Amino acid sequence: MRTVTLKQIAEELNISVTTVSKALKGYSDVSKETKKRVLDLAERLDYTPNSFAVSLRMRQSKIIGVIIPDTVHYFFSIVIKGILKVAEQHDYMVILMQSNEKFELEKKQIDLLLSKGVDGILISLSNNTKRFDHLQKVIKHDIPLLLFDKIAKTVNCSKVYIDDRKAAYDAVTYLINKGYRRIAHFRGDLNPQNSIDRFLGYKQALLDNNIPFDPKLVYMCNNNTDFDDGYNNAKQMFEDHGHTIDAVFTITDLISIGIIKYCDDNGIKVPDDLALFGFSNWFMSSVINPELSTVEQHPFKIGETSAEILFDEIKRKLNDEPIEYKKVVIPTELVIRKSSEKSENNPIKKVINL
Amino acid sequence: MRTVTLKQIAEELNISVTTVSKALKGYSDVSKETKKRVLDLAERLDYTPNSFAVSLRMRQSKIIGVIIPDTVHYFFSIVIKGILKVAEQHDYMVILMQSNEKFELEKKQIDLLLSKGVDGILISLSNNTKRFDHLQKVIKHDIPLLLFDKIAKTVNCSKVYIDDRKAAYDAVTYLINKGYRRIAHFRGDLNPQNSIDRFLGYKQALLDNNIPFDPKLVYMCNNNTDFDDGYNNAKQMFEDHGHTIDAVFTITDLISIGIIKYCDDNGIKVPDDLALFGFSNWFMSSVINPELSTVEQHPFKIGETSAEILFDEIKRKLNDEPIEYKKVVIPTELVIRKSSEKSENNPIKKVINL
DNA sequence: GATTTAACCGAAAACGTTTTCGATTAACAA
DNA sequence: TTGTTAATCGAAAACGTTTTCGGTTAAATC
Repeated sequence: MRTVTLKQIAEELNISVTTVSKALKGYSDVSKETKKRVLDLAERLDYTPNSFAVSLRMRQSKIIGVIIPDTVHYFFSIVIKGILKVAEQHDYMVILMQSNEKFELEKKQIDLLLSKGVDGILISLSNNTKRFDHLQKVIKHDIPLLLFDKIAKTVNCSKVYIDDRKAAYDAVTYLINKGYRRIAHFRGDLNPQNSIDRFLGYKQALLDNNIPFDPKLVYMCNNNTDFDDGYNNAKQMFEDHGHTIDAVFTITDLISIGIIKYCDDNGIKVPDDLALFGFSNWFMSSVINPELSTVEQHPFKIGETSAEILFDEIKRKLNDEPIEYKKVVIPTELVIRKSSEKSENNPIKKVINL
Repeated sequence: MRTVTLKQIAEELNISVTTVSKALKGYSDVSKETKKRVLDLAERLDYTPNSFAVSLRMRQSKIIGVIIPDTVHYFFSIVIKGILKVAEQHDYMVILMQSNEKFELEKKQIDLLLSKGVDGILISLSNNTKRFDHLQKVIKHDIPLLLFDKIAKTVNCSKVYIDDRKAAYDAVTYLINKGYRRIAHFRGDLNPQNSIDRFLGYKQALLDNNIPFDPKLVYMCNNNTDFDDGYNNAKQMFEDHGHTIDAVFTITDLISIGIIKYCDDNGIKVPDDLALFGFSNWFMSSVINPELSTVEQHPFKIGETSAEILFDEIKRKLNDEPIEYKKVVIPTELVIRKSSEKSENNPIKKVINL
């Protein structure tokens, strides 16, 4: 099946390619009659413009690129959903790539997207990205760029993210207000800014409530694709501190789940013996027993907003309008479920001396 | 920053565009010396071919399209990961679209992908797709097409899927061999073939083991994004049959999870009072208490295999080699966890009269 | 009748490649 | 000298659009 071109329509109707093109695009210097003839034939032949030719001529691909660390993440899969929705509304298509948390791959993928002539790029940085030349290259090519979630503060472009520090602060403050005092933190790796910020929020909440910060209560989790880290660190924590810990605030829900697992296996009751507070509101957190209190990040909103801003920049660039980079902080919310709610008849006993 | 073209390199070196192109592509009729000059300058100017022009000329986009019902599914997110991996190995990019289980949208997206000139299309059909003209259109355009997971048997193209019927049969047979006799089935909607096949496998397993099939033990779940369906149907089941049911085989893990929730809320012990067997091995199934027995579908393998076959067809088409459509059945496996393993001191009591 | 105006159309250039085919030169053989 | 061969290069066409600009008619105006 040979694809039909303007030329074929033109020959069929004995008019020029120019006129056919104009008719299809609604130019005013085409008579009503010829316009109708063209439209009818185009319809009949199921004409679709060759997008390579259009892109070449118009210097536009109508494609944006999206790079994320991993598709297999509840959070990112929802972000993608948000992006796809907005892209479709703008008649755009989305090329998806995953960096697998590797800097080199991320860099290569940026080059691929640039060579493909995408009109814009959305990216959430890998945990191992510490240099940003590849992002600067995008900017130098004058391709709209937006960082979301895992961002780099020093790169000059629009950004969409959450206030990790405040969210963590709120969560820990909530625990404190509930009466928990000896609150541990299972933190993430050092690299992504998020884990640093969440740690800082945790620390600040303690200090603001006159609870001394104890580094011995901070445990490091570096793997975030499995719950073993939470499990093993829970074991370690009980070895280190016995049953003196009131609550744990974890960098992510998965870690909390690992702790729940450990508690299940060892007859420790959540939340009566140990309260838990996670982060990200993974799907399973509403499903596990006890249901997990957590921080809602609104990933769909993050995806939507990021895409909206990017398309706005693309449009402005086309119209030679000035672009000012936006920094949007998506508000987070605490989702209170059972894991942080000690039962009435078993109030918090352990209150350490302040 | 103006992007650099062959023409610019040619002018700089006072040679023709032709020669520059040939030098870059390693043609033999370019002298060693000029070749070196071209390569050096191209390197220095960071030349990258304009992909629109290349695509126009070569009639190849180096892009494949992928349509899935929903990105926010553990299963699909892993399939995507598999596809992306293989695509990258083949120097291909992936345009991702989600149909949101809507036929009209799926159809429109096919048109969009065709108009974009993708070199091939991978698709898992929406639950509401009952006509296949849009797929026939792809075939008529001579664009390699592959259906995976949710397939249409009547469409003449390659397919990658699992044997739902056999997997269900195996799961239910396992339950029977474990001593469970009165086994209910929470099935899915009528539309996707998968849910029919799983139901048929369930039925066959009963019959082959001389257990009468009782339609009253089959409950219909139509929503598969939430666990309410499992929860509510569990309630209904206990109202209908009291505690006479041994086990439930569910169309998907999520439904089992809903049942677990209901049991949790009503003091019913899983698996001692009721055994459960799910389908798909969602991440959370290894996390929930009790851990859920289920069927592993190997989504990564499905993604990989689908992409491999598609790229093979694309290659063959380029070389004018004959293409024979493949139907690959990815083997499934039972994942036995606690939800189907009644404890020793609480053996199965209820054995109905055969 | 001459001139302006409006309506309609098409030639041609441009976007940046790839590839065919012929041209040119130099070296070599007859 | 003529003819052959190998090595190197470039003109030009083609891929399918979009858009500028000028041309041709016919109607309207003076």
